[in-house]
Amino acid sequence: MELVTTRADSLFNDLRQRIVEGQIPMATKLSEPELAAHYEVSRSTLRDALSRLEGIGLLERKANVGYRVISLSTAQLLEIFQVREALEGMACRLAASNMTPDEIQRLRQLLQIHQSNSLLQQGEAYMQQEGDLDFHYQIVLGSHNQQLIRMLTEELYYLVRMYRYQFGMASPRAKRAFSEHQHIIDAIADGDGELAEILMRRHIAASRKNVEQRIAVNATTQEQA
Amino acid sequence: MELVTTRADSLFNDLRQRIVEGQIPMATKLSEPELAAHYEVSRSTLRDALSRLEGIGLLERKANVGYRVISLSTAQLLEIFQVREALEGMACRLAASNMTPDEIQRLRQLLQIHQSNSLLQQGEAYMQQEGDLDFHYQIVLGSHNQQLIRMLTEELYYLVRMYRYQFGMASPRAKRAFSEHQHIIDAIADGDGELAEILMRRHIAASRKNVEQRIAVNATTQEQA
DNA sequence: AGCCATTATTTTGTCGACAATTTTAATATT
DNA sequence: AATATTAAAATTGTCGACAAAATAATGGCT
Repeated sequence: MELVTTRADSLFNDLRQRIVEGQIPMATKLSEPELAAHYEVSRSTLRDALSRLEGIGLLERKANVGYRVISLSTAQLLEIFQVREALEGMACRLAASNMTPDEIQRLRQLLQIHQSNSLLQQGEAYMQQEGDLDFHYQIVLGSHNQQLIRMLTEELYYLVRMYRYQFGMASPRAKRAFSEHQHIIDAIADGDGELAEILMRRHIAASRKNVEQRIAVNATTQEQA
Repeated sequence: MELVTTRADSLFNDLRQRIVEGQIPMATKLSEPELAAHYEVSRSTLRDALSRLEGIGLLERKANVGYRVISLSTAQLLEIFQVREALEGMACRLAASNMTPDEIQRLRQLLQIHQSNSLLQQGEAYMQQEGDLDFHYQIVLGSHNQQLIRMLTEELYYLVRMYRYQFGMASPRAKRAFSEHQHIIDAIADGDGELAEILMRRHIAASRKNVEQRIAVNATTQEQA
């Protein structure tokens, strides 16, 4: 993607990964002197990286207090699903108009790979999750809408991955998801943007409801404990 | 909104306004030494502000080269309309479920003020434009979805305002827009999220088509010149 | 003259230090 | 013992300076 050149760049990438993967837990207050010492860079360089992490929504900043890793509640996870439903629905509609035959071809291949992979390594829910995001990623790119692409791939998807890593919501809907993906591709290939959007919105809404249910169950069992 | 405290904060706010209003033209390369001297701050403070401006999408940065004001083409303006259609459509749907009676009341008052204002100062297209954005702004807040609110009010709306200032696309649809706004409020008040979303999407799509047409006309007249 | 290589100059990236603010600790008071 | 006040420590905000990189200028060559 973007070539890493400066110290701040690689720091940005490294911290981003550590935050997404939860090695730096949510809501952690970041100490600039401590982090700078750990990475053996000056505070200027560190702060450059930190402000960029704030820009993509992974950090919050309070004047005269400092940076803190965001802390996502389950309520906010559901909010993210609603945003995704809107944005990816539109992306799908646009993809039906704008994807090249070549892009559609590659999308089909991607789905086949995921399918065969999931048959082999059943239970590897993690792989399925990343694959799922790949699929969505390709459609978003296929929208050819730079604003849309930026919002999703450079901001929202980091939050999504952060959730998946830290809450480990492995979907039990894998099989159904594949079938839904298939139908979405077909609609895109037909150039039927309206249908493609509807199918994508349903697909994401179904995931949201699934998570919603799981949260409700969790809350219940925790009450009993 | 957020209280200004640090030098970098006020710099951020001032530069943001100057960029949005076009006092610093699109695509301008920013010289850090020059800007720092002009504002009488150190480069550290300036860079803090600049990186935040990058975060909200008003500046672009290239490693070892520096910051540059973004440059929006008319094609990208249309892209923004598509994103708004998706996001504000969803915001409207959510607003129908989540707005309090108080918020709906204030929204109605807002529309009345705009209507009487526009009757008095006809031709003041600029006022209408800002009023229009206010209306949309209130609905977005009414969604009570923090992610959605952030994306629109802290990022996309700056681009929208930047366009309006610099391209001065005064809408000739003012009268129709008022009527559309009225219907949207009614749907929200009825708690009919599905209808509210459809109406908002049509409303924004109509604006987009309007701009699209104008661009086509402009292109034609320029060919003739 | 036009183009390429080399040198100067400017600009960005990075560093360490001090000032202003916040947070923590200690002390006094009820 | 708990709270309020004050003092100490640590943290963030800001500054100026140097190093590395990119841009501009100079000079040599065909």
